[in-house]
Amino acid sequence: MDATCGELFSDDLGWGLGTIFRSYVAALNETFIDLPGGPRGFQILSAAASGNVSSQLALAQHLGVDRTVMTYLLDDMQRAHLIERRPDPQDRRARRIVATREGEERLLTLRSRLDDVEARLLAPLDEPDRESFRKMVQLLATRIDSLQIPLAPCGDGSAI
Amino acid sequence: MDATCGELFSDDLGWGLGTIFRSYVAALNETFIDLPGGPRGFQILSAAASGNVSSQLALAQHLGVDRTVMTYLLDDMQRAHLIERRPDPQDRRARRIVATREGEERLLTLRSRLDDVEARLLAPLDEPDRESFRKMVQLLATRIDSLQIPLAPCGDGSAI
DNA sequence: TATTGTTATACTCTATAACTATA
DNA sequence: TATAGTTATAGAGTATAACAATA
Repeated sequence: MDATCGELFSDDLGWGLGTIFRSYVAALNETFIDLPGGPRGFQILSAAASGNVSSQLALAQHLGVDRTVMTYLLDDMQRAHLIERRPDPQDRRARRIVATREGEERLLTLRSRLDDVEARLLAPLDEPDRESFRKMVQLLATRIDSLQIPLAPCGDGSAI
Repeated sequence: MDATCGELFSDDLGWGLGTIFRSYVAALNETFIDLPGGPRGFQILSAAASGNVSSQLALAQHLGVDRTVMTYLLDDMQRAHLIERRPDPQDRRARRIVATREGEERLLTLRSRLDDVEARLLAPLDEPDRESFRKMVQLLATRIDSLQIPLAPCGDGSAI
């Protein structure tokens, strides 16, 4: 007998987001299996290539990881000659993170692999909906990101 | 100096999904702080109350957790008198998971708290977009869930 | 005194393996 | 022989604390 769950709680936004996110991450783990740090390695490399990473801490917060974890991730990526740490002349405590030439070249093929994964993820939607979905995700994420404290009501200064 | 990241890679779907998901989970962890298992405890309770949980394994797969983890979660929820394990008469290896009376009552208040969190999450969208977003999330999650192997191309039988 | 980055340590979460009982 | 569930163990991932360098 097939022990299907039938209709359990598929109308739950949390279940939907969780299912999408888990599958997306699992697919990215396969796709970026040869990259130090996996999917997070890609995000780090992408950010480094943009030339806008003023410090490890800022990057860590943007990615939602601890600064100590960022140290380990950057160690691995530096060993793989994908990124470099450069002391910020304005603040010699901080390290600017930049992509090496090799890192930038690597990024090109990684991006095309990412495009494939995202195309498969969004395949059930028609083209206009795909664009709407991306727009909505960006809007929601940007608003949340700018709040720092996730989903906290205004005036609530408590940490997570 | 404010070490802002400016525009790093906010056009990345992965970053958007990750940011939304992390914030959503963090908010749910606060909201369900007093519930065994936190957000997953809620999902288990919600499924149990639906009366459609034919086995612990089916529930575990639906939630994307290992069956051993499900054992621990159910232990905690049973100790809190929220759910019961009932041997399935059709297959005495399996346990049907049902909510107790206390669990069903608890679920009512938990649902209203969840509604508050989701309302805050989706606040940046106008009402029609909120409904569209929910619909798209459900569609994508359902399609992925039915594939079992996340985002695998057709004909690829390899496990994750 | 506060902040960035590093390192060592401890903790949490999850998966693996072995087992019992059912099919 | 294969599957559902449990338990103990091991592993991966993460956070905590202490430190040096700089602001």
